[in-house]
Amino acid sequence: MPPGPRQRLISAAIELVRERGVEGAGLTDLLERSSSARRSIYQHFPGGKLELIETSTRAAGEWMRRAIRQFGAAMDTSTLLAETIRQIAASLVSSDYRLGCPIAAAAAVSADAAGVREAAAAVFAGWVEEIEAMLVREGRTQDEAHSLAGFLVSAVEGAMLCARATRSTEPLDQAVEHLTRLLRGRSS
Amino acid sequence: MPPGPRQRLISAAIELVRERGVEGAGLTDLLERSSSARRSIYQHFPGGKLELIETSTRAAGEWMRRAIRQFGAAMDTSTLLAETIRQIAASLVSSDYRLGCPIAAAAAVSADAAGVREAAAAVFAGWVEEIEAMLVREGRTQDEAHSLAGFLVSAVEGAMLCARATRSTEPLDQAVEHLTRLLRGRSS
DNA sequence: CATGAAGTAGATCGATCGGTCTACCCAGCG
DNA sequence: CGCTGGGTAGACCGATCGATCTACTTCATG
Repeated sequence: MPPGPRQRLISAAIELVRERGVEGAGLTDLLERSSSARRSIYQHFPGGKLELIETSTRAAGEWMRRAIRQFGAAMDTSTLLAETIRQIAASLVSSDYRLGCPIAAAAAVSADAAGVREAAAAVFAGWVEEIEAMLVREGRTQDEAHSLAGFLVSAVEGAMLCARATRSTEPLDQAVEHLTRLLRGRSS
Repeated sequence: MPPGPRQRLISAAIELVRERGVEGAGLTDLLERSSSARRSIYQHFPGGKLELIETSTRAAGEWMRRAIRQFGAAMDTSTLLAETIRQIAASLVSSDYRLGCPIAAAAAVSADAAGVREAAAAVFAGWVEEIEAMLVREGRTQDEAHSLAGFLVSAVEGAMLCARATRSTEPLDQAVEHLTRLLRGRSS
């Protein structure tokens, strides 16, 4: 059974925000891409565009968190990191560097869209939680794991940003190189 | 002598882009903040808003590059890094997390504003060049220095992004912690 | 069949967008 | 003096923004 308008709107919103950011994502394009009626937005998201984007941000974040958990059960953190970055690089290249991270775009929103920014913050916190648990399972202390997990998330986000700007996977390659070294060298 | 309209426009554009991103920076606010006439934009930047923002991006990047060079002459890379992040944290806190990195905002622009994205890419490349030279001066090989410098830039950008999203300096603190460790441990 | 909720299609709203235009002020200079 | 060009002030343009509204269709349920 095909996805209803609500799901189509969320998917289109994620893609559009990845391409053009929150402010740049217009309703007209959104409706065209999702093949939805204008009214469907306000039927499912009474708060309008910002509520849709907030929901989309949390949905995209939750999807990623599940992926971290799923693959994290089958490999160690440094392998998961390398694999994740490899996927990111592939998606950047295959989209000709048009698609960035939807959470990063939501995080960069202006102050008057507090809900969207808070959604991004919650997603980041969830990712950190997930990776932190992996690191603890691998024998690290709670504090060590928390700090390292937070750094991994922000470093990967930064590498994505720079990769998109320079239209090159080099920042991502550098990130996997140095973060792997950081993960392997258990000095602390 | 007071700065002319051109300089006022550039300063206001940098600030506005830091707050609301490229798409979110409206000309009306820009003119009000810079106390300029609407016509002055097109007098100095015939290409309009995007040319102004492109110029502003390069100006902000050049200012930062000069700061890196200047302070880089007086301290080693890890000290410069810690000092830079400390400044970033201070500016985030003092602006109540409203002001992000203008280059990051320019980097996140949609594909049809290629000039702005290219300006951001050029700025990043300039920063990497500067830090790379520092690292070479400290005895690292060219390849090592290049990769490490690129990673430093993207990691700091990512930490800024996450710090702004979570309204906390924690990501910045984590970045200085782990990047310092990476810089001090000369294993390679 | 009747009812009502969900979805579609599209006109329309006021506000704002970036951009263009005219008119005026004023300092520098012949 | 008059001329010129940067600067200012503000009206104005078409286009687009997010949002609201009506009218029609679809369809499951009573």
